Amino acid sequence: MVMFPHCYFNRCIGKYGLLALSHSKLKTLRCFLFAAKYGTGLAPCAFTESNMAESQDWNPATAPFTGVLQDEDLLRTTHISSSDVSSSSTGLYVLDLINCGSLEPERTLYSKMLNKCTYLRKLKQGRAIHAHIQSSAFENDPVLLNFILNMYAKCGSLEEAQDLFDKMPTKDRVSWTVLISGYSQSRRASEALALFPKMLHLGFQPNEFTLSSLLKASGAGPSDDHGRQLHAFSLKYGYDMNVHVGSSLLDMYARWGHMREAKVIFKSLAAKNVVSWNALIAGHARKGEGEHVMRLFSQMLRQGFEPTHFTYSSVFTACASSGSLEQGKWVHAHVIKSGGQPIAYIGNTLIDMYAKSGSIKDAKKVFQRLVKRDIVSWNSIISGYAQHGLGAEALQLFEQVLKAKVQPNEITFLSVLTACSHSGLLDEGKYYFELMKKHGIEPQVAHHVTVVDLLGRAGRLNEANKFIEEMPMEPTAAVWGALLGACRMHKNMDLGVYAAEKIFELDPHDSGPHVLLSNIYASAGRLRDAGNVRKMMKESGVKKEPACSWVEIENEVHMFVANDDSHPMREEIQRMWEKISGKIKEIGYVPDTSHVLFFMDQQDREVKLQYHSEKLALAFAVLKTPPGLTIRIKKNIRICGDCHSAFKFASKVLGREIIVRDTNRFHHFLHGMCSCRDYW
DNA sequence: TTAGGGTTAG
Repeated sequence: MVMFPHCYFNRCIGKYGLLALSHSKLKTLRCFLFAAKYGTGLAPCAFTESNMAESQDWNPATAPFTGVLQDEDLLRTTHISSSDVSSSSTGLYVLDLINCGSLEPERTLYSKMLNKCTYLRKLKQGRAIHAHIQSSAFENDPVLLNFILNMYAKCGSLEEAQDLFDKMPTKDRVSWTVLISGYSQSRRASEALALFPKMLHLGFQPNEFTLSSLLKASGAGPSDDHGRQLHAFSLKYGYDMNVHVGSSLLDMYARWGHMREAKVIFKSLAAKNVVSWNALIAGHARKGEGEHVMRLFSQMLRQGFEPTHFTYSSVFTACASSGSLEQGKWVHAHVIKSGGQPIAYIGNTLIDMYAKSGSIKDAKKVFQRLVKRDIVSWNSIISGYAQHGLGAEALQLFEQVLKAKVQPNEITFLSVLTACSHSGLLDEGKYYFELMKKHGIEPQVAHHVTVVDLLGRAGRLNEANKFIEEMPMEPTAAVWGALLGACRMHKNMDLGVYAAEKIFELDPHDSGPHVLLSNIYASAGRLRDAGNVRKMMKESGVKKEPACSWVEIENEVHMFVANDDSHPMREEIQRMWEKISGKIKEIGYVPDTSHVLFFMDQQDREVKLQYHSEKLALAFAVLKTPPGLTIRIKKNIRICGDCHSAFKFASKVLGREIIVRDTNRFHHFLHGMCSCRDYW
């Protein structure tokens, strides 16, 4: 019933502009769309009648249509409403042609339209095409049914997909695979995995497509036998050498945190591609293994693989986690030089990388230049400001979120509350805690932790305790930990002991609260109780995490451990610290030994203090960098009170900015002051 | 016809 002439001709037809028809069905479809485009007043096409004539030898790869017709154009064919459709036979959209009965679509046309809907996630139009097919000769066509199934599954309507699947008169391996991948991609892993034994039972063998989807689902959960069975299955049938299955396998192990196995699979892959690299790099990035990530990134470049935005995201995440500003900048420059990657895809990770590496200025710059901001962009920059103690700026940005009519989420509010907490904005914190409920977001445990922290720091210890008692959920160790920290700060022994006991019940193996409690006792002069806590730690095998600091010099990260004698430059480092120490004592620094184990004598305590890892890192950085340069140090626990005081004086004596990132926040030391205003 | 990789908090 095709009414198109099977010949070539190009014409100008009234308001529809240039119209070309040809014998190729696909081409005909495109030509009609081209006409439709003119008819609806969309941007005119950028070619003329003359180059249209040249297109008689039309090649899809070089056709002048390329770049003119967008996916959206093809989708227009799926609008069934007649309101914007001319009755002129030349101007009808393809689907209207179908509607009029003047065009009997072939299977290919239906499948192409379904695929477009799938690609563009246009569920409504997909349903319309489904309805068409139901009243056509292809109602029970198994291949078309798979296309429809795929459309529902990828558009996220798993209920419609499952319903169609259940009713399909004939299912094949592709039908099973499509449904499995639908569940897997919608993060409904258990439903995806549950289909596997069923399909096997009915005699359908999975192929490489099925296995990739199943492995993805498996990687979403905890390490288990099902995933290993899938691995065995892939090996048995030789699918492990397929690059998709292989990459999914290594990704599964990487998500489980089993990097050794992931690496073995990666190495065994004969045909690696960029996805294989990305999966491995992402695995190391998730574990915070920055050095591994940088090494792999360089390797992939050397081997001629072009990084994608997935790669860059992982690399920036790794730089953020290790706080490697120089490396992060180097990779950023690489992105710009390579020119291929739109910054929009990696902008959020860039903001986070700069904020976490201590350069909030660069984070702000990237944020301001983002063409498209989503809630993750806002959260990243707000959280950045919060961590740097720039509470007022963070709150200003949050107001902009509301003004821009972007819907804040639970992370936005957590960042806002953290900003209040780190800047001592008590009333504002209370206000935003209530506001989040008005936005329909129920505060989770983490939000409660932040409020306890906020109240506790402000010295409102009883109020904080009451707040915990009234929590709608069971308080976790973190909630009591926030109270305990505040008790240490405000020297409230009774409440501190109470909070510590709660923590020991919930999380007996964490060393942090033990140390805090022991220090609370010690500062109250109750040395025997303090000793008992230490004894308890020893007996129950609770170990204090060794304190480490890192400093990045010329693209290389150097690690320092307290009282470490093994460093090749230890003597120079120690001499340098003694020099700094002497100078800062001259302008008022007094070592505060209350931060060192109480059972040492005063002199020992002072010696111990001198070799705290952050002091060693600072001395090393002073030795290795030119005067005036900002020094950035990262620490794995919170900076101690004595180092905090010493660094304030040191920033004055050295005439440099010193930025310390501890587990809680950033401290910018400059001209003898710290950005946290001693409030941390 | 069907498949695999990234980002914000604590």
